[in-house]
Amino acid sequence: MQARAKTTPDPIRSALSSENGIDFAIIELFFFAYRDFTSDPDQILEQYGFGRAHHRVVHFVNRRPGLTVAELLDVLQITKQSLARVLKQLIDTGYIVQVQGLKDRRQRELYPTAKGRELALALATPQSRRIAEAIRNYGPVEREAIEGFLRGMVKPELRVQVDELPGSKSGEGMRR
Amino acid sequence: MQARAKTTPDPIRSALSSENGIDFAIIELFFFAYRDFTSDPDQILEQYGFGRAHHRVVHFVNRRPGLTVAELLDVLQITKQSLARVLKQLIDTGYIVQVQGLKDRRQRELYPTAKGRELALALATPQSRRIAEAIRNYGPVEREAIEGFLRGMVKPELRVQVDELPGSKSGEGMRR
DNA sequence: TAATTTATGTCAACAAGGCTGACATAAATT
DNA sequence: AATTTATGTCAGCCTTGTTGACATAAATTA
Repeated sequence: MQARAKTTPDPIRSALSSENGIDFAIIELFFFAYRDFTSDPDQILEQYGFGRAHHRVVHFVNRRPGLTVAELLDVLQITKQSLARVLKQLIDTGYIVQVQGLKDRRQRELYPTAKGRELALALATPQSRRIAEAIRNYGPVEREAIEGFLRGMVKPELRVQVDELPGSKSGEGMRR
Repeated sequence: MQARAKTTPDPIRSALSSENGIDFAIIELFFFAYRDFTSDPDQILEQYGFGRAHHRVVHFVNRRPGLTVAELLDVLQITKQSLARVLKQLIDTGYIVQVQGLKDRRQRELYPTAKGRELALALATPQSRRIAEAIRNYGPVEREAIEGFLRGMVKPELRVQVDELPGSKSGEGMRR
């Protein structure tokens, strides 16, 4: 048997399977699902010359008008430099406005404009449509399970972020 | 009433809600869930000096050993230039090997090495753990609904990609 | 009241990873 | 033999995220 050059390691020909107790089914479904979930708004964003970072900002500012820069940073878990670039573009182009805080004049409360609201809806519509289609054959019990699963996927210490959004079940997040 | 300078549009102070028929509950849960789902492997990847793109490549090469470059491009829906950079790193560092195709000598079949397999498992383990925790209180019926939902989120024309993976229900994807 | 802390903003540089276009070689197909 | 295909390479650009540093105004604390 010919000795193999040691610089080229052996190929493994067997497929990695769930035998190791890994839930590849859901891992992969989740990956593909999210990929396609984001592809809908991506195409719309492109028309505006924006990207996902813009979408996230527009989304959360619409869902929580008046949230401060710091709050947005916390929700998005990004740095202020990252945010600043995108936020500036959205402000300069009229999708978001900043209002100095009344209680704390250092703060900048962020609000959507009418066109900002329009954009948020335009981006959310195909997403919602895809979801509706995906749960079309399920009832309230299954819906509950799906939401519970997704909620369970969120780090416990960050679940408050979900609760702080309006209409959320666990917080009725009107904490402003 | 004081006329407002036209250069600053009006802030909308009301929160965007589900009244427009948009399913913000699942939209947001999905965003946060995926964010945290990827954060586990991200930390491991960092130790290897790799990123998400590497993870995806290692993952699918392990799940479908022998898949060609073109097949991987199709699964990942990225350009060959994008893939080339990451693939080269994984090959150069010994996680993946290329084998010239027997039937078509132009092709390059991609296989994991032992360390490539190890890496794939290391990355999938915390993901699987998070999933297990999120579905802990659910039974087979709910699990079915969750998988069905995720599957339904995938573009119909791309669902074959899920089916082509080993252990998948709808395809028993051993099509190599 | 002064010192310290905090909210926001800016500058700068770098990284990861995705894209487009162009070109090349070897192998397969027509 | 001509054409097409699989892969690979070069190059440049873009988006979005990071780090570090510094600044100003406002709030809080000593």
